[in-house]
Amino acid sequence: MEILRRLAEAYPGSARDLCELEFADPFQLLVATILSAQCTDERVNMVTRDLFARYPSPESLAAADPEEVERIVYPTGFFRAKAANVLKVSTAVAERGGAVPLTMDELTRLPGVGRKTANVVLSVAFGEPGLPVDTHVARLSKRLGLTQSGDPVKIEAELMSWVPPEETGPLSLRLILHGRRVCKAKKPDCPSCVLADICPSATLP
DNA sequence: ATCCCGAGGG
DNA sequence: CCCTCTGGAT
Repeated sequence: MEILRRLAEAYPGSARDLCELEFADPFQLLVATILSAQCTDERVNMVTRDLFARYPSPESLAAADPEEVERIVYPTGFFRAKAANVLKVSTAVAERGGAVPLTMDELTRLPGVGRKTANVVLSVAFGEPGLPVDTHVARLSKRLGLTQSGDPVKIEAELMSWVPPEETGPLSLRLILHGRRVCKAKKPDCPSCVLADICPSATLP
Protein backbone atom coordinates (compact mmCIF):
# COMPACT_ATOMS: atom_id res chain seq x y z
CA MET A 1 0.00 0.00 0.00
CA GLU A 2 1.49 3.23 -1.22
CA ILE A 3 0.09 5.28 1.63
CA LEU A 4 1.62 3.11 4.27
CA ARG A 5 4.92 2.79 2.42
CA ARG A 6 5.21 6.57 2.42
CA LEU A 7 4.53 6.75 6.14
CA ALA A 8 7.33 4.29 6.75
CA GLU A 9 9.65 6.64 4.88
CA ALA A 10 8.33 9.72 6.64
CA TYR A 11 8.98 8.23 10.08
CA PRO A 12 12.20 6.32 9.57
CA GLY A 13 13.80 3.64 11.68
CA SER A 14 15.05 5.64 14.60
CA ALA A 15 12.80 3.96 17.08
CA ARG A 16 13.03 6.56 19.79
CA ASP A 17 11.30 9.11 17.58
CA LEU A 18 8.19 6.97 17.56
CA CYS A 19 5.71 6.97 20.37
CA GLU A 20 6.16 3.87 22.51
CA LEU A 21 8.41 2.21 19.97
CA GLU A 22 11.45 2.43 22.16
CA PHE A 23 9.78 -0.05 24.47
CA ALA A 24 10.52 -3.19 22.54
CA ASP A 25 9.80 -5.38 25.54
CA PRO A 26 6.18 -6.58 25.26
CA PHE A 27 5.30 -5.77 28.85
CA GLN A 28 6.81 -2.29 28.72
CA LEU A 29 5.08 -1.65 25.40
CA LEU A 30 1.79 -2.82 26.90
CA VAL A 31 2.13 -0.46 29.84
CA ALA A 32 3.23 2.44 27.62
CA THR A 33 0.19 1.89 25.42
CA ILE A 34 -2.18 1.83 28.38
CA LEU A 35 -0.70 5.18 29.42
CA SER A 36 -0.91 6.70 25.95
CA ALA A 37 -4.56 7.76 25.85
CA GLN A 38 -5.05 11.50 25.73
CA CYS A 39 -1.43 12.33 26.23
CA THR A 40 1.52 13.36 24.07
CA ASP A 41 3.93 10.63 22.99
CA GLU A 42 6.86 12.46 24.61
CA ARG A 43 5.11 12.35 27.95
CA VAL A 44 4.21 8.68 27.60
CA ASN A 45 7.84 7.80 26.93
CA MET A 46 9.09 9.90 29.82
CA VAL A 47 6.61 8.44 32.31
CA THR A 48 7.17 4.88 31.12
CA ARG A 49 10.91 5.28 31.60
CA ASP A 50 10.34 6.64 35.11
CA LEU A 51 7.99 3.78 35.93
CA PHE A 52 10.33 1.00 34.82
CA ALA A 53 13.36 2.65 36.38
CA ARG A 54 11.51 2.37 39.69
CA TYR A 55 9.78 -0.99 39.03
CA PRO A 56 11.79 -3.03 36.50
CA SER A 57 9.61 -6.16 36.35
CA PRO A 58 5.91 -7.06 36.25
CA GLU A 59 6.40 -8.60 39.69
CA SER A 60 7.88 -5.48 41.25
CA LEU A 61 5.22 -3.30 39.62
CA ALA A 62 2.47 -5.61 40.83
CA ALA A 63 3.78 -5.19 44.37
CA ALA A 64 4.20 -1.41 44.08
CA ASP A 65 2.59 1.14 46.35
CA PRO A 66 -0.48 2.31 44.43
CA GLU A 67 0.04 5.91 45.50
CA GLU A 68 3.59 5.86 44.21
CA VAL A 69 2.40 4.52 40.86
CA GLU A 70 -0.27 7.22 40.74
CA ARG A 71 2.37 9.82 41.38
CA ILE A 72 4.57 8.53 38.56
CA VAL A 73 1.81 8.20 35.94
CA TYR A 74 0.18 11.47 36.97
CA PRO A 75 1.49 13.48 33.97
CA THR A 76 -0.30 11.19 31.49
CA GLY A 77 -3.80 12.13 32.70
CA PHE A 78 -6.57 9.84 34.02
CA PHE A 79 -3.91 8.98 36.55
CA ARG A 80 -6.02 7.04 39.05
CA ALA A 81 -7.65 4.83 36.45
CA LYS A 82 -4.38 4.31 34.61
CA ALA A 83 -2.44 3.50 37.79
CA ALA A 84 -5.11 0.99 38.80
CA ASN A 85 -5.02 -0.62 35.35
CA VAL A 86 -1.23 -0.77 35.31
CA LEU A 87 -1.24 -2.50 38.70
CA LYS A 88 -3.93 -4.96 37.63
CA VAL A 89 -2.18 -5.74 34.37
CA SER A 90 1.10 -6.23 36.21
CA THR A 91 -0.54 -8.67 38.59
CA ALA A 92 -2.13 -10.59 35.72
CA VAL A 93 1.13 -10.77 33.77
CA ALA A 94 3.15 -11.67 36.88
CA GLU A 95 0.71 -14.51 37.54
CA ARG A 96 1.44 -15.78 34.04
CA GLY A 97 5.14 -15.93 34.87
CA GLY A 98 5.81 -12.54 33.34
CA ALA A 99 4.66 -13.47 29.85
CA VAL A 100 2.38 -11.09 27.98
CA PRO A 101 -0.34 -13.04 26.16
CA LEU A 102 -0.14 -13.04 22.39
CA THR A 103 -3.69 -13.44 21.19
CA MET A 104 -6.37 -10.78 20.84
CA ASP A 105 -8.74 -12.71 23.12
CA GLU A 106 -6.28 -13.11 25.94
CA LEU A 107 -4.94 -9.57 25.64
CA THR A 108 -8.35 -7.92 25.73
CA ARG A 109 -9.21 -10.02 28.76
CA LEU A 110 -6.51 -8.16 30.67
CA PRO A 111 -7.85 -5.27 32.73
CA GLY A 112 -7.45 -1.93 30.97
CA VAL A 113 -6.58 -3.52 27.64
CA GLY A 114 -8.97 -2.95 24.75
CA ARG A 115 -8.71 -3.68 21.06
CA LYS A 116 -6.49 -0.72 20.25
CA THR A 117 -3.93 -1.57 22.94
CA ALA A 118 -4.03 -5.25 22.02
CA ASN A 119 -3.36 -4.48 18.36
CA VAL A 120 -0.35 -2.35 19.26
CA VAL A 121 1.14 -5.15 21.35
CA LEU A 122 0.33 -7.87 18.80
CA SER A 123 1.78 -6.06 15.81
CA VAL A 124 4.70 -4.19 17.35
CA ALA A 125 5.89 -6.53 20.09
CA PHE A 126 5.04 -9.90 18.54
CA GLY A 127 5.03 -9.28 14.80
CA GLU A 128 1.50 -10.65 14.61
CA PRO A 129 -1.06 -9.08 12.27
CA GLY A 130 -2.90 -6.17 13.81
CA LEU A 131 -3.59 -2.49 13.32
CA PRO A 132 -4.68 -0.24 16.17
CA VAL A 133 -7.54 2.04 15.18
CA ASP A 134 -7.91 4.88 17.61
CA THR A 135 -9.55 8.20 16.80
CA HIS A 136 -6.37 9.40 15.11
CA VAL A 137 -6.21 6.46 12.75
CA ALA A 138 -9.95 6.59 12.15
CA ARG A 139 -9.75 10.26 11.20
CA LEU A 140 -6.72 9.73 8.96
CA SER A 141 -8.39 6.80 7.20
CA LYS A 142 -11.54 8.80 6.56
CA ARG A 143 -9.72 11.82 5.22
CA LEU A 144 -7.70 9.63 2.88
CA GLY A 145 -10.87 8.06 1.58
CA LEU A 146 -9.84 4.61 2.79
CA THR A 147 -13.09 4.11 4.65
CA GLN A 148 -16.57 5.53 4.93
CA SER A 149 -17.19 3.76 8.20
CA GLY A 150 -16.96 5.24 11.65
CA ASP A 151 -16.70 1.80 13.26
CA PRO A 152 -13.10 1.16 14.36
CA VAL A 153 -13.42 -2.59 13.80
CA LYS A 154 -14.58 -2.07 10.22
CA ILE A 155 -11.84 0.47 9.59
CA GLU A 156 -9.34 -2.01 10.96
CA ALA A 157 -10.55 -4.69 8.55
CA GLU A 158 -10.43 -2.27 5.62
CA LEU A 159 -6.88 -1.20 6.45
CA MET A 160 -5.81 -4.81 6.98
CA SER A 161 -6.97 -5.69 3.47
CA TRP A 162 -4.35 -3.30 2.08
CA VAL A 163 -1.38 -4.28 4.22
CA PRO A 164 0.66 -7.47 4.14
CA PRO A 165 0.02 -9.01 7.57
CA GLU A 166 3.71 -9.15 8.41
CA GLU A 167 4.07 -5.41 7.79
CA THR A 168 1.54 -4.18 10.30
CA GLY A 169 4.07 -3.87 13.13
CA PRO A 170 6.22 -1.17 11.57
CA LEU A 171 3.11 0.72 10.49
CA SER A 172 0.94 0.61 13.60
CA LEU A 173 2.60 3.38 15.55
CA ARG A 174 3.36 5.43 12.46
CA LEU A 175 -0.33 5.64 11.61
CA ILE A 176 -1.11 6.86 15.11
CA LEU A 177 1.84 9.23 15.13
CA HIS A 178 0.94 10.76 11.78
CA GLY A 179 -2.63 11.28 12.95
CA ARG A 180 -1.42 12.94 16.13
CA ARG A 181 1.29 15.15 14.70
CA VAL A 182 0.19 15.97 11.15
CA CYS A 183 -3.34 14.84 10.33
CA LYS A 184 -4.65 16.56 13.42
CA ALA A 185 -8.34 16.85 14.20
CA LYS A 186 -8.46 20.62 14.35
CA LYS A 187 -5.69 22.12 12.23
CA PRO A 188 -4.32 19.41 9.92
CA ASP A 189 -0.83 20.28 8.76
CA CYS A 190 -1.38 19.39 5.10
CA PRO A 191 1.66 21.33 3.78
CA SER A 192 4.00 19.04 5.70
CA CYS A 193 2.05 15.85 5.04
CA VAL A 194 3.76 13.26 2.87
CA LEU A 195 0.33 12.08 1.70
CA ALA A 196 -1.06 15.48 0.73
CA ASP A 197 -0.76 14.89 -3.03
CA ILE A 198 -2.88 11.75 -2.88
CA CYS A 199 -5.28 12.85 -0.14
CA PRO A 200 -8.73 13.93 -1.30
CA SER A 201 -9.15 16.02 1.85
CA ALA A 202 -5.85 17.88 1.69
CA THR A 203 -6.02 21.65 1.71
CA LEU A 204 -2.85 23.40 0.68
CA PRO A 205 -2.41 27.15 1.06
C1' DA B 1 -16.22 26.90 28.26
C1' DT B 2 -15.34 22.88 25.80
C1' DC B 3 -12.72 19.31 23.78
C1' DC B 4 -9.42 15.69 23.94
C1' DC B 5 -9.42 10.17 24.53
C1' DG B 6 -9.44 4.55 25.49
C1' DA B 7 -11.47 1.49 28.40
C1' DG B 8 -14.98 0.01 31.33
C1' DG B 9 -19.19 0.25 33.56
C1' DG B 10 -24.26 1.22 33.81
C1' DC C 1 -26.12 3.71 23.81
C1' DC C 2 -24.34 7.05 27.43
C1' DC C 3 -21.34 8.31 31.11
C1' DT C 4 -16.76 8.89 33.85
C1' DC C 5 -12.04 9.45 34.56
C1' DT C 6 -7.75 13.90 34.52
C1' DG C 7 -5.32 18.17 33.49
C1' DG C 8 -3.81 20.54 29.69
C1' DA C 9 -4.75 22.67 25.20
C1' DT C 10 -7.52 25.65 22.58
